[in-house]
This record gives sequence, C-alpha cells and structure tokens, in this order.
Amino acid sequence: MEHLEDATLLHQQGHRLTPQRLQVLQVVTSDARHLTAEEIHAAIVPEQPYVDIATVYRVLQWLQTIGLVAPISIGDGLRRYEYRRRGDHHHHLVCQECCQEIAIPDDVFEELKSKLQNHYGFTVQIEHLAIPGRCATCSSAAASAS
Amino acid sequence: MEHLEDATLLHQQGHRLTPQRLQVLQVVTSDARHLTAEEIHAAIVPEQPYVDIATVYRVLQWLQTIGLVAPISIGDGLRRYEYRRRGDHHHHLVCQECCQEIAIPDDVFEELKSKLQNHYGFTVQIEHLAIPGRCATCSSAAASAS
DNA sequence: CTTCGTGCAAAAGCTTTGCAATGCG
DNA sequence: CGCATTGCAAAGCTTTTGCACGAAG
Repeated sequence: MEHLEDATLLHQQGHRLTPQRLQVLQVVTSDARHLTAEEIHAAIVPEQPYVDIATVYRVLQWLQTIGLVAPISIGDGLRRYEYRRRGDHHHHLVCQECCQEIAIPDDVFEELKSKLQNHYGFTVQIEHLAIPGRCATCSSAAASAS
Repeated sequence: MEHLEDATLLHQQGHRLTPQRLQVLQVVTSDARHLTAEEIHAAIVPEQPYVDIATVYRVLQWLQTIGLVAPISIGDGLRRYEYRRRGDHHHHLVCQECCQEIAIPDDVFEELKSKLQNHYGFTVQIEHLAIPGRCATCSSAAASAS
C-alpha cells in the first residue's frame, strides 16, 4: 500500500496521476527484487493489458526525475530499477547462485568509507551498491555437495 | 608491451593470433581507463581502418572466455571492459566529477567481507567493484569554490 | 590445405521518439 | 476544456549472427 502514500503526496505536488503511473509505482514498491523495464511491464500486463512498454519507460523516467526510483546495476548487464524510500540508503548482497537479494543498511560501509577517505582522500558517494557473492543457504548447500 | 607477453603465451596455448586480436589486446592493456567496445574500436581505426566493430565484439568475447578481459559496470549504464592481469584482484574508485579511476587493492575490503560473512553468512565474491564518489582533487576544488 | 577468424550486411534486442487521440485536473 | 500523457509505430543504438572470403598454422 506504499504506493498510495506516494500517490497522495504526488497528487498534492501537482503531478498528474494516471492508472499507468499508479500501476508502475505499485509494482516497483511492492516487488522486493529489482526489476527491469520489461519485467515491470510483464507484471502490469495481466492487470491492464493495454499498457505499452514505452509508457513504462516514460513513467520510469518520470519517477527518476522525482527521485522515487533509480536505475541500478547488479552486474548482470541489465538495467534494473530500484524504489527509493525517502532518505533510505541501503545496499544489497546479491547471491550469484539463487539471485536472492539481501538488503543491508548503509552503516556497514562506514568503516570502508573512512578508510578510503583517509588513504586516498576519496569521498565515497554511494546510494546503492550491489555486492555479488553467495548467500548462507547456497554456501552450505555447496559445502555439503562437495 | 604487456600484450606481447600475453600474445606469446596465447600462441603457445594454441590460440590463433591475428592482427585484430593483437590490436584489441594492445588497446585494452595499455589504456588505463575502462573502455567500451565502441571506444576500443575507435582507438583501433586510426591504425587499421578496415577493422570492423563486430570483430571487436568477437575478440572481446574471446578474451572473456580466456579470462584476460572482463565486462564491468562503473554505473554509467555502458558496458565497459577491463583487462585482468593474472590473479590481480583490484577495484576502482571512480570520481563522478572528473571520471578519474583510482585503482585500489583487494585487501581494503577484507574487513567488510568478514563483517558480511559474520552478520549475514554471505560470502563476498568480487573480482571487481567500482565505487563512485569524489576524488581528493575535486573535493578540495568544490570546497574552495563554496 | 584445412580450419578458424574476419568483413560486410542484416538481424536482433532494448530504449527512445513522433504523432494523433485520450483523459486528467 | 486545455494540456500532459498514452498507445502505436517507427526510429536509434548497441550487440549479435549468417555467410562467403581470406588468412593462420
């Protein structure tokens, strides 16, 4: 129901709300995974078959300019989109085996950030980072298999 | 001259060496930045105008299967390629301002890795990570400007 | 000489854009 | 009712593929 709060806010801000926009917002906020434009479209079609993928792209662009959605890369070469709860910086551990995504808070990186700041004078600016690897389940499965 | 060592090795391993393959290898090993297929092609054309971009893609695929090159993402949505010196795991700090890339060794992440392992049972597998931010030069420039 | 790689051209994704019609506010 | 948004279709990009020729070993 998160998209309804957003919708109310957007409406107050004078944005035009169409069924298509609400639908995309609904999919993006409710699906835990990071979807591609095509996957978002596929999720909408059963509900509203007439929605075109061009519209999905346009709505996604609109959501990006508003800052509600951001394109991310989890290393599979596909452009995926992530819903950005206001001020919620978080990151993901992406299991290469089962494609599960584990959300982790930003503060896990504090140590790394200050290290890079001190050693290289480099100020890290990450709103999102996808770290590939193997989740606990798949790790133990591999261990017992060998 | 790094590509010549690789070439010798590849030759011994029974790979066919063509001017095109050597040229791509040369560009990828000598350019410090991470290039796209198009940029690699553009770098080759002045030398050998007849080389087709389809060949560049094919050579890049070949280099990937051999493990000498890997596709990476630095967050600009473009597919870029990185030369992989054997066993050399390294990462990059990418300045969002000047696009400079600073190479950093893998061990900077050891702390983070063990933290994720302990907290989430997640085994990090990164051969390459691009961390966006601001380099020292651009940081101080911004500071003095404000 | 045989086989594999290349150039060329066409095809195959994915994303964007032009335009007339529709519907939100 | 006016203007932004949509559907449809076509265009743009990047990447891949088919095929006959040419070059490597």
